[in-house]
Amino acid sequence: MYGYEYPHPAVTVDCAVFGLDDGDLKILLIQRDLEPFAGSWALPGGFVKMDESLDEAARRELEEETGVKKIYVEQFGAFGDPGRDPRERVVTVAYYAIVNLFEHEVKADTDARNAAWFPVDEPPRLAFDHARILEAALARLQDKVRREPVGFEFLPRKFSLTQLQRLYETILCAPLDKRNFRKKILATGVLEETEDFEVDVAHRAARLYRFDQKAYARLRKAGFVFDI
Amino acid sequence: MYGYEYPHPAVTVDCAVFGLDDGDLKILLIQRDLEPFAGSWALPGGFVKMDESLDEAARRELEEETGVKKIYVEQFGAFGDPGRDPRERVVTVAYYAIVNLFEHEVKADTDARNAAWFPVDEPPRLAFDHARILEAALARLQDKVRREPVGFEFLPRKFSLTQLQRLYETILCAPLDKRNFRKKILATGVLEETEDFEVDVAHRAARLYRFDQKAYARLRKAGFVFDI
DNA sequence: CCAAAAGTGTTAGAGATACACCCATGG
DNA sequence: CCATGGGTGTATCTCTAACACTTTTGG
Repeated sequence: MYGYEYPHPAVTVDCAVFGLDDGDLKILLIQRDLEPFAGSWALPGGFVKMDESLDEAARRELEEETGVKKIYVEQFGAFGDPGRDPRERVVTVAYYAIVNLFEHEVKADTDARNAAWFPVDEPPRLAFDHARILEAALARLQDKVRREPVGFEFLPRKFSLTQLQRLYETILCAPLDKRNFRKKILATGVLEETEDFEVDVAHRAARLYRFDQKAYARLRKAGFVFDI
Repeated sequence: MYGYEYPHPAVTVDCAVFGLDDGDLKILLIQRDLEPFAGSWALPGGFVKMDESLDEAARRELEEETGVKKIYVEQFGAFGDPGRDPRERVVTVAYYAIVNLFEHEVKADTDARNAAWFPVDEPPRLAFDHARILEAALARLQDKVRREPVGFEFLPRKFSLTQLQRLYETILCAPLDKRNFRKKILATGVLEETEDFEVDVAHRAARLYRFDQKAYARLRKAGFVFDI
């Protein structure tokens, strides 16, 4: 069944890196300097090495191309239509990642390549089938954010409830009721109140909260399902 | 960035084929006749050809190895740890499939290979990392079945509400209340009552229903989300 | 004192859950 | 007439949704 006589496509990973910038959901793109699609924007990614896992490849490429480490990364599928790369058969394994723009700085330029953040809802024309991959990544993110507490990955370790609400509203493209949101999110028990408050704001400072991983792990074991 | 100098692993598809057999959720496995893992059971699958998409490869392999066509198939991820195949680097794209055992006959033997159905909760020892893939497939199926009307794929075109309830109970490993289940599933509006009844049963014959695809498509457009 | 956002409770309605008996059919 | 599963309704409770004003702070 298996053997060296079988076809061997190239295998890449591509990452849809999301970040939240002042109430806008952004996607990180790099501008290609080589053909095909030279000059076009594309999702960061690259070839999987023979001795690394797919997850490792995704993290490595992300770090090489954007300088971010230790961020949330999750695989969401493989794309491999023949012809998606005009040169040869390339199967790509797609990941989405969440970057906290408050604490990580993302390199704007790497390897003589231009990198930039674009609003997810109006990205430039993308190379290969990356538009389709981005669409799938966004759908997956929206699904995930409602069913698991990954939204916190976008925010600084301490954040206000309003920041959190804005985040959900932005990602889900839907307004949420302030009182209901606060009740519901606090009722989950995964937020820990801190003694800190916003600083440098021209109005009453909001209390800051922190995601309580231990509490969440405990609740999960007890069958709790996060759901916003 | 891309080029022929880059590594080219082998790429396969593997399918976790689920079927419902008299209240038991079963998984279709084939017994390998070649090394490595000769004699072990494995998920059906094989190499992706250079000119076919991943989905096409999955359907082709499924048909070649089990004789089933036109069944529900969905990709759920890629597995590519180095060493998962002892001979060379092989990245596999994993699919799960749902087979209706009432209307499809599944070949028990193909290509001199033995095929058989096993209960998902006590499969034999599997080749490669297929145990892990099966686990992921099952988790995905359980998720899917609750949020989209794919359960019907397991059943004949016309089925009783009790059959449907058993299906959910089996897949979700949880008992459901009969009256509440019937209320809820009928309230979705995706079931169409037929004029037919069960036959050859030693008790009152149950009315048969059919999944109404058109109604579901209409409801979906209107924002309805299936949820059991 | 003004602007801006923080913070806070209640009510009505919808949906979920829990629960038990009679009916139809075939053997 | 018995065994088997089919079919049905109601009461309670929980969760969701809708909704507006007062407080705090900085400028």
